[in-house]
Amino acid sequence: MSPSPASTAGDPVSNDARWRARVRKGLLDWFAEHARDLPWRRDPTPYRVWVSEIMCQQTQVATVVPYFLRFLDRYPDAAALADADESELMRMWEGLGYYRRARSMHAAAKQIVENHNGEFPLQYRDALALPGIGRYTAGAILSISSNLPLPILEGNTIRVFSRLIGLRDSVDEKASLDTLWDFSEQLLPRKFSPTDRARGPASLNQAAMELGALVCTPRDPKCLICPVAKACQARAAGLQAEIPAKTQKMKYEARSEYAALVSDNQGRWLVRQIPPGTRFAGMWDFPKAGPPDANDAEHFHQWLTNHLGGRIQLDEVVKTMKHAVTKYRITLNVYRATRTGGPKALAEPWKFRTPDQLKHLPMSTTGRRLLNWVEKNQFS
DNA sequence: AATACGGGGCC
DNA sequence: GGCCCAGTATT
Repeated sequence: MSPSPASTAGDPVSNDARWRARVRKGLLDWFAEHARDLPWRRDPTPYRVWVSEIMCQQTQVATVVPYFLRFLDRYPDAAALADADESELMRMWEGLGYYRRARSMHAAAKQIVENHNGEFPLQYRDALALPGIGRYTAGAILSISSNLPLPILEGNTIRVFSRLIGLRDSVDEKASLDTLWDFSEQLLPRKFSPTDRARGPASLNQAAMELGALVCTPRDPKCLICPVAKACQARAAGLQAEIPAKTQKMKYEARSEYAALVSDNQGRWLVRQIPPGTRFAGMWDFPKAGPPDANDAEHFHQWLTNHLGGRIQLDEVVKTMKHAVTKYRITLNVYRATRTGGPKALAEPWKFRTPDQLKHLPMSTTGRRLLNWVEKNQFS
């Protein structure tokens, strides 16, 4: 059930339909004029839109563009992605974060080759069944690439739609999201030619998101240039700054972590490939630990000794790095360290690698930043 | 229903 | 430092 706009009178159902038609037209006309020139819009095949949608999850469009171009160049279709070397794939994804997205895409590409003849499936249920594809992403890929009438709901449209319908309830509540999904569905074009992308779901869904990104922004929404301001219920009530309402606040957590720089006598650094099944699996990093493995420097020293064997000495702190990610506010304390005893051979999975070798291997962002700092300072 | 995911831009 | 970003999977 969609809320009835407060300003309409008479039969609420037909007025709702008329109101939605005005909103729909406003969005489509505006999008035809103001759509950004994004690479996946030039040739919106299902595969290309799939890649763009996965990369855009929890990531701003501007950040995605260079990753998208490199990715499509290296993996032009599902078959190429299915055959991708895992380490190279993670290197391509390095810096985007949420690395499970890349692993899920890899697995999904193999399923597409195996079960769908190498073509991204155009049935909603089939798309939804692929790893890493949920309700939003399935609807987005199929509507944008193939103009299928499927609703979407994500960060932008939660905000745009809740303002349009004047939703006062918190968008943290399931009932609110159900209302917004309903509205998203009702806003889709009712009659359109399957080949008419400009007036169909392909444009409507992108228009709503684009409006959220460029006009109906979280702070300081630009109502004066908004193509649907006259239909907007939040605007009519002067509540555009209060909607969408939230009840839960993010709880940030300060955290200290520790890393060690250990070199051999050939300009190589002690690193390891993170074992499977853990965070950063498959990526390379310096010896690094945080709570609960390393709660302080002494604890970290113990962790190092347990992992490396032999005798390790933590020397001075040579660098501290701040790193903000998800809910954590991390201070990484980087120690110079020396390996003073124990067997000559390193225990698995520890290796010595040169900066040149590490250039081609996937690393966490902090690992890469640390390596760049080490190189710049001619550390050895 | 709540939480993990481990990057980055913007104010 | 807080908030948000073309969310999904897991518990």
